[in-house]
Amino acid sequence: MTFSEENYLKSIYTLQKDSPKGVSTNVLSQYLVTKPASATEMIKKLNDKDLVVYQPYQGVLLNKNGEEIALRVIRKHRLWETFLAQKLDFSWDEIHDVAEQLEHIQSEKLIRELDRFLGFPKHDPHGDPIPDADGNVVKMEKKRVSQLEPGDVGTCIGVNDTSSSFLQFLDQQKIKLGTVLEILNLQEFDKSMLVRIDDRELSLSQIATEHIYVRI
Amino acid sequence: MTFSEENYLKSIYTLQKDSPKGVSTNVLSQYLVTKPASATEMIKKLNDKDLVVYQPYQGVLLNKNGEEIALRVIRKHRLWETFLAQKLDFSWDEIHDVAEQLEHIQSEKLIRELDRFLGFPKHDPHGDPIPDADGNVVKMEKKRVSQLEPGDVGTCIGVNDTSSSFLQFLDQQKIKLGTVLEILNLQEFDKSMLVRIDDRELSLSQIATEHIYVRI
DNA sequence: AATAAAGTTTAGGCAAACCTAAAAAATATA
DNA sequence: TATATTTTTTAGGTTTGCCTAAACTTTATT
Repeated sequence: MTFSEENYLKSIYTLQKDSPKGVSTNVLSQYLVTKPASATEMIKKLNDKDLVVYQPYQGVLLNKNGEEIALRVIRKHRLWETFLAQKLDFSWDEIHDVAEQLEHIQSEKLIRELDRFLGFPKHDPHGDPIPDADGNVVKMEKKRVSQLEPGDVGTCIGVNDTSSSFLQFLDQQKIKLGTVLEILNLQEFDKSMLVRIDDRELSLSQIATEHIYVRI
Repeated sequence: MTFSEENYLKSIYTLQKDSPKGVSTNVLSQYLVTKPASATEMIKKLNDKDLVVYQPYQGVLLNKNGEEIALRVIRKHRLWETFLAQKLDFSWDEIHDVAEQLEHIQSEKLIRELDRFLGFPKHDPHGDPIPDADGNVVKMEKKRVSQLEPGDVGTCIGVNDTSSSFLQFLDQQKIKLGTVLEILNLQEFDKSMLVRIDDRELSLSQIATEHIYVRI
């Protein structure tokens, strides 16, 4: 299993949630910042290795084998993210790129011990569930704030945008992991929302509400 | 700087201590488990990048630039080894292969924070000094037991052979990091040594004395 | 349904890092 | 010193993963 094959499998895993009929070559290559021709090539290789289901022109999906590998990579990625945030004081926006490299280190023992060292965490710093050693993933009730309705209450478990301007905004508004939000109302004309956090009320734009994830 | 280039620079750094006039293509390729032709190719590439001093047929040495990079890689390698041993309970023989992978992760911040997290260690679990962020290495009075003379006393700081049979032998003899050895005598005919450890005396074969490092 | 547009695949290349086999240089031996 | 041996380099090939451009499918539009 090469570095690149792992990246493709992981990407397909992520993308197939939004395209259950098949991840298109175009979408996949954009996601990985390569060209469609490169994606086709790799898809064919993964197909030959019996890791994906692929019909030319019809997109690609992981099969059982491919999903197993993808989940192992994702497990490593999320454990490393947790390590970086928890032990090395990395902030949300610095975590991803480094975990992207660390996830490819090959060592069963390393990941087992890292898991133990971190206290068998269930979620990474973005709130995403960490698959266990057997590839079981806890499904999470994860929603965007924009999907909530007035009266709903959610706990912030992650974000979708890691631009530093957005992270700075969150900092200013004192929104972090674990922050509890109550939806007070929705403005129809611009889809902005009035929310209560602790004892203050503030208005979040549609863009903001789409980038914040909560557990309800 | 590719993965492979880093490995060559690191290897040259290590080997040039024993071949100060130039590391031969043969030695280098053996050390890296490749073929001489591959080594020549890479040496030429490193030469073009102004990282080594190279005259065809005369071996290769690092120049200032090459040494700087080699030391950065070695710093990472040794910090990761320390992490694995100290935090994840890896044993001596399990450390190397994983650190060999981890040393290539690119992130200034990662290595700075890891250093801090580990408490700015000066030596790795094998007793080798960890270069600081500026590439300064503390020279160590590191000797093989075989280089000592009767009457000398040394503290075990590492080993040279990571085969599990050797590590098991050390375990049985209760020799570990920090163990104090006093040389009682040297048998001329087979170069074995009688040493005192705490209150017991034991005989170490030449092979054993060449594989144990001490600080005197 | 015919055509235009968009998406996908194929064909042919390129760079990195490895390889084998042959040629060339350096070193050792007779 | 001449020859044999060893070491090193060169030449040409392979694999992986990427690329562009052209050909081919599928989907959308008229």
